[in-house]
Amino acid sequence: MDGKRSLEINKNMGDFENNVDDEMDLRRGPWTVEEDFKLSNYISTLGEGRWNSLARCAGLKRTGKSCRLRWLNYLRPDVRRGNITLEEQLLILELHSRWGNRWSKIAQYLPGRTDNEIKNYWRTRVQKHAKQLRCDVNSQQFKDTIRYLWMPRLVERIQAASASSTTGSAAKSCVTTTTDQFLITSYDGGANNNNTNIDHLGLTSNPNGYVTSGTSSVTVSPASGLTEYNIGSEVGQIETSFDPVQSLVGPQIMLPSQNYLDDKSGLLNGGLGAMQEQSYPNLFENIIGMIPSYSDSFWNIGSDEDFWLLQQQQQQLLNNGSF
DNA sequence: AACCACCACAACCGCACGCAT
DNA sequence: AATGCGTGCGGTTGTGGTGGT
Repeated sequence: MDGKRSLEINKNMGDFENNVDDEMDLRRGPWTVEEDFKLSNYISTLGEGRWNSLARCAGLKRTGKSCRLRWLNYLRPDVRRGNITLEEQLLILELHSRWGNRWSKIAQYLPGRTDNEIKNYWRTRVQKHAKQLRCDVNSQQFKDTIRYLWMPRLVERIQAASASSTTGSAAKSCVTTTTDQFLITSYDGGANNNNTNIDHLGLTSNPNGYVTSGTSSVTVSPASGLTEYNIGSEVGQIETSFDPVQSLVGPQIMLPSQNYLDDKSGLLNGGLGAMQEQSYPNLFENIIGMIPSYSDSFWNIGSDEDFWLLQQQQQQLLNNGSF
């Protein structure tokens, strides 16, 4: 029987206890406590692998694939649960900019996180922001927004949290860099909920396509009417693609970490390019070092007057068609 | 209280690949 | 070389929870 049809029938029956495939006698849908116990118990004594036979031997009326997924994404003892931390968000953004939707590869650098979890994070959080900005999530302008706004803002917040934790106030986040493990301890993921102006990525946005972050602002051109410059979606063409930041502020302003942009892959030698050989602390610090700092003058566009100027500049550019 | 929309996450699916036969 | 099986990956869907009206 077709899987989807089977699921639909079972859904209509409204009874998960009877949620089995008629022909194969296989269960679908949410796992019960008893099933979890059976699977965990079996694996703890006999190990993983050969999932189809494992499912049969463990007395589970599930496919091998289903057992494998349940184990890897949920039951495995080293699975980290809870909110994605700031540090993890930063890593996800950076690694995704390099590898795209290679979720399992990205997950390798976030211990305890599964590819499924990262994928869900990307789809529910990051893509939501792209939608709010009316950007295509794969467009260069959205990638630039991530690189020039979100990531610096995340760094700022990580550093702020780290500083506050060392001054004796309630610890929000702490990256331990003295071991080979990338450890994140005692982060209260909900702490920022009190600040209604900053979302989980530290950004606010409005329907006009303006993104603000921290004390600085920059205009991100809305997708409408500007999609024609959306070129070079693949890594390595960044210097030939539209750069909303440079376009707005003009050539007189040097980006603080120009080399970060000069590398064709968007990465520096010895940075993520050599990531395979790096331990997590080094990887994380390299990412931090490559991101333009919010304390740099480039980002100090704090006053309303400056922001108004930026808007005017963008409008001029739009009118002149100089994109 | 009831309804609806949205969100986060768990689970499923199809496909591709590697390996054994 | 062809086939079947197991596994892993990325995309998609279903479900429960939550907040707004």
